Amino acid sequence: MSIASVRGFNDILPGETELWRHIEETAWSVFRTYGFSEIKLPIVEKTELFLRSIGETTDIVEKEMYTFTDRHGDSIALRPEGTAPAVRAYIERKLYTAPVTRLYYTGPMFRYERPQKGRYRQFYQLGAEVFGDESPRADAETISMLMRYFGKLGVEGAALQINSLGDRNCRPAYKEKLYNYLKERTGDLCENCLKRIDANPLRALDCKVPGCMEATRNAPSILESLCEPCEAHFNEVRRFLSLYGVTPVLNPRMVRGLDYYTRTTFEITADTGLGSQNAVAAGGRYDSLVSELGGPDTPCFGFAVGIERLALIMKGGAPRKPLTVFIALGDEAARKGIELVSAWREAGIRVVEDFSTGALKNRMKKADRLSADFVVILGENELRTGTVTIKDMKKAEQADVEWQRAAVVISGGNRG
RNA sequence: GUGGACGUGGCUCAACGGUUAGAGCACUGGACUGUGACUCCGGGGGUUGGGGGUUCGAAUCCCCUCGUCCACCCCA
Repeated sequence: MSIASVRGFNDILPGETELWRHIEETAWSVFRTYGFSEIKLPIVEKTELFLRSIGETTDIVEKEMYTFTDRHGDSIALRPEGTAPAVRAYIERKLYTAPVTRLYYTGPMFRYERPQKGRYRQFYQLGAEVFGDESPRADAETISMLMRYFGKLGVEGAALQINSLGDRNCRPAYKEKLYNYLKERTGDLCENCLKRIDANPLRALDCKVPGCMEATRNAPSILESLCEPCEAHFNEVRRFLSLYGVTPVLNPRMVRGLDYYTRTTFEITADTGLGSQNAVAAGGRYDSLVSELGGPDTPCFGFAVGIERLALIMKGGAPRKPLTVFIALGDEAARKGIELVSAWREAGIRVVEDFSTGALKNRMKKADRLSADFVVILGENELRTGTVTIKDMKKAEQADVEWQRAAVVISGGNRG
């Protein structure tokens, strides 16, 4: 058998890339109006970066990272997510000399998981991070930016859930409370939850095993255990979200799989098209991460969007510029064609010339299969009169058009 | 990592263990050397995912392996 791609590593083919490009360009055009600048980050980082940011007991670090030793003996890893590298760059390149830094990035991430629809070992995220802004308005504005972006893409059925995980003042106390609560019910918990009860009891909250759901039904809620500043922050986030016209669903059981989150966390899920891998975007606040990684005290907020998943739930495709197929009949027409086609391309028009010489019928057929919007024919008759025949393939109408006017027609300028 | 379903021309799918594995769509040539989608006629295309086994005989049954999908897990 011929060599196949590695499991979970896909080619994004023509026909899909148009939509991908549209997704990324729309993100860029929306995010930049909020003051974001693009940053290009490496795909490989020192393994330690992820251990210290994502957390050593998370699933991502424990069983999903592509980690290996390079020729020098250093342990390096393919990045499983984008926030940690962004934070590393922020600190290393001293981007904190600006009062607020807003970064946008896109690219592949890697996790060794069992592939499924919407879940691949190499997958693409686009993300944005706001550095140095502690205001709840930053949370609300960034979330609303994301919702606006989804709206612009025509995404339907996307639901926003938010929660607050507290901070280093109130979360330890809550953890303790929850730990004690769970300890009294160890008989009802699944094996998995028993294992994580010590390392991260919060994870038991979103376990889907019936016994665990039952056991945690009346568990203490994080939202009732927030310290005053955290509670105030969360209330402000919600107040400003509503001013932006965004109405989230409160989900006090939503726990993120990365350790660095503090206070606000959120998740956007799709109701169709994704099966159980239905999280399209997620993010939150991480006020301690920059300092924990050796940078100055810097409150941050960010999110990431899964591009494959977004592409799967997008109803409309990418907007498409008209395509023209140019057919020259005879040598003289071909020579004139070079001039005409060059000029059209100069004007930004998409033109493909059919270089074959068979029956016009077959050449028309070929143009049709290329989904041409227009076919332009230049033959002896047209050469004599200084025109081209332009056929509108969708309307099945054609007309003789003077050379200078042809560009207007095939650029779609006068289509109804 | 666990459990399950499924892998047959480019695509969607047929074929009870029994001739040379078929059909539709697609492709290609012609009817029709200046007009696509419709029609008619012809043509090419398969190591039945891969490997091993059972059998006189395997697409079909068994084992292994690879892959896709679904659920769990987890997450974007």
